[in-house]
Amino acid sequence: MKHLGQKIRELREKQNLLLRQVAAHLEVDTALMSKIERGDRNASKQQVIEIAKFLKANEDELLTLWLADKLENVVGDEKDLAPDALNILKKKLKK
Amino acid sequence: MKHLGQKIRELREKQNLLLRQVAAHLEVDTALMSKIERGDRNASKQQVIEIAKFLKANEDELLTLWLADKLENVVGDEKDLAPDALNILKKKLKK
DNA sequence: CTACATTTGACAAATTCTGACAAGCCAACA
DNA sequence: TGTTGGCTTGTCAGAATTTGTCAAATGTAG
Repeated sequence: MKHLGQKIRELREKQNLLLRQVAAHLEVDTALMSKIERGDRNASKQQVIEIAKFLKANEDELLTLWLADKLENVVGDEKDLAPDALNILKKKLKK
Repeated sequence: MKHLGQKIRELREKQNLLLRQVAAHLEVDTALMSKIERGDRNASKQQVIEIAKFLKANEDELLTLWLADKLENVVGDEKDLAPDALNILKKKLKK
């Protein structure tokens, strides 16, 4: 399963855009954009929204990947506990 | 659905223990313990383990609630995106 | 070799987290 | 009513983490 950065990179390369160009639109350093695509850093929500706009991608799809990445970070090492915890959370969300 | 703090409070009250006593075992301020039970603050993993020991509770059960709480914090407002994000994560964890 | 895109590591600034302390609230009861 | 005891709340300083930048390194096509 892809993380957000991989998805962004795909979209960017399909459109023959440079990291630098996307970074410019977000008004951040190219280095940061590189880290985001490689999954070294999380983007902020606002950055994801801007990226979606610039790459003409579905905003909700990218935001969902963005949220999944953040959740994955929280799970961290606790892969044993995670499935149950996820189910608990899922139930909570239904209400 | 209960959060970790509520579960802890239940266990503690069933055994007629005071906040102060649990806090002493963790070597933290009673105020902090109060916040943990009320869900104002997250406990650390180590604290949860100590609490489970002291209250003779199932460690994994408490840790699962602890992880669920942390995941819920990350979801925050994004309740619309959360179900899809949760599914993505669930798939990732299978591998 | 040069030029250009990307990656990496180190860093300061900003932000968030942690636990303590002190004051406050409330119920039980002398 | 006043006091005691348990819990709660607000605030704060220090610790830890996150954020974005810069400079240097790496990779790569011509």
